Amino acid sequence: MDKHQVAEVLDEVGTLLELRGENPFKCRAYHAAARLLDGLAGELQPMLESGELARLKGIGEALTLKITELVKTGRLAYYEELRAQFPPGLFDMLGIPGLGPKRVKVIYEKLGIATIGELEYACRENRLVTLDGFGARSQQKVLEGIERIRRNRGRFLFSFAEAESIELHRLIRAHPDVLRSAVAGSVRRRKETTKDIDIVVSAERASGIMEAFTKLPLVETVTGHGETKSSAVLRSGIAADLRVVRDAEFPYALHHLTGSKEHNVAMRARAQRLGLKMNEYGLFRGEELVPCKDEEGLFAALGLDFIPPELREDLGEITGAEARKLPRLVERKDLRGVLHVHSRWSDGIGEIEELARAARKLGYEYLGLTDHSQSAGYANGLSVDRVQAQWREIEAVNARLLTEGLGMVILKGIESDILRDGSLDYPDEVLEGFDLIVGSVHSLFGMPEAEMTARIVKALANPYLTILGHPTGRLLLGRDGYSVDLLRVIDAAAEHGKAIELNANPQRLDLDWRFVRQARERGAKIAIDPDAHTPDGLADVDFGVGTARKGWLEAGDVVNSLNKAEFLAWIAARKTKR
DNA sequence: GCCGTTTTCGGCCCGACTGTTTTCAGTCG
Repeated sequence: MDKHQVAEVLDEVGTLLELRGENPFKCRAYHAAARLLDGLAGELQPMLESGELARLKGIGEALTLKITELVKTGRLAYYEELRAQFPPGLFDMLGIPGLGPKRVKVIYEKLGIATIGELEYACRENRLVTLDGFGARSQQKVLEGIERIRRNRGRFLFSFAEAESIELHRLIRAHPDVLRSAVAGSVRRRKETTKDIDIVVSAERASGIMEAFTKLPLVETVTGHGETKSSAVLRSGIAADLRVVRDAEFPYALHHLTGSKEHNVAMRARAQRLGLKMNEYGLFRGEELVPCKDEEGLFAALGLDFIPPELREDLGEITGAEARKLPRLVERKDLRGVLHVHSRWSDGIGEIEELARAARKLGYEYLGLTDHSQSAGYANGLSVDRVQAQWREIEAVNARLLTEGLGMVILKGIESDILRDGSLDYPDEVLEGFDLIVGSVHSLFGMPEAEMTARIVKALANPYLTILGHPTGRLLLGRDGYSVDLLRVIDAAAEHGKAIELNANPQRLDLDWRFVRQARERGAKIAIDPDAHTPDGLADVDFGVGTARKGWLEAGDVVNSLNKAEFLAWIAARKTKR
């Protein structure tokens, strides 16, 4: 069993213990261990043998034994014993807002309900209200929750949530009582998907702002309405929370509501070690407030460098900030080139020249045009003849741009299918003619992991390939990526000096940021690519930059932060290896 | 279940809101 499978089992053990009503700190220990393993670099087996794993904070004697059992045998007797006590449908029920382990347990034990379907039926039959602690309101909320899960599984793409949060923030900020305000939560942290929007506001009086929020035309239903916190579901279907605090409390509240929860827990534990207490209203020594005028001041008061929101996942950022060793995160303006762009030659809708001018307007110096290769019949992929025709057009456009002194050059690229056996989609003499080759898997997604990994590793070893495109093929909220051993892929990319794509399309954001960080640590370069199919699509790069920052990348880790001359030299260096 | 420069036992982050209750448990972030 690999670490992710082990983590999944431990996480479920934690949840099962919650259902059983065990000591919450014991449950937390399992969840924490699962998270720890998920974020681990390297394999479990050697770390177990060397004792390295047992030395990790949060892994003690009991967990070491259980992890060992899982790695060695692929099973865990303790887990199976627990799982036999509860039907699997209870896990789905935990996804309904308002239902936690305690109430799910009651529903199961008193009514014998074990699936969401049965629960829905029971609500309609008015049976939930018979339980202690449940009433008509709870029953109605459960029904609404089930409906919401059915509608959209309760999560939204970052691109959607960001746009909604900007609009909502604009409306709230316009209220005359608002002093300071910000979008917080997972949107501020630039998570790839998000459940809701969090907005935090400071004001001397909260009531007027609360009232105005709940009456916004954008708001469909108000799900909570307190003195300082209100919740609503917007017409677009996404939920939003508004929190109002006094102005002196704003930095603490902004930090608190930005999260992540795990980051906050670790920060409060740090405060406690320093003899302080931290909550959303302040940082306190005894009764006395430690004044901070902004988030920078708050981090400084805890002996830390400022931690950019993207890094706040409790994955080492606090230790990094303490040691003054956080990376200087890449920004959009660091990027000099835009790669992986489709034109009307395959399945895009822009002319080559139009795309080049749009890219220049966004500040880029070079554009890697990469239409689909000949196997991609579905996307009007380029035959060898059409490749050569396209090269002639690129040369003509480049000549025009040069005369104009526009400072933009188009590179002759291709998005070549990686075929079943790991080879690229043209004979070598054609591949030789490209400046840039993005290799992507577009077929046979169902391959077993070992085969898929070998297929991709072989493509990375091909001297003609420049960049591995969307390395898992996932579609967020749509389809899981194909099975592939990403660490082996990353190592192969590092070994052959190839870049791995961070596909910036908001539905992909593939490579995932957790692995972006692994790539950086293992010495593989990243290319932040829009995979644009229209001139407007070039702007998707912004989403990729957010994900890159979440993966701790600096400009130096990103190949398209090289200027034109440097990038051409990087490409040329790859060619000489042929 | 984990952890320890006060501790090997007794802590473990903290508060708002809801719904159902007469004082609070459960959920959520």
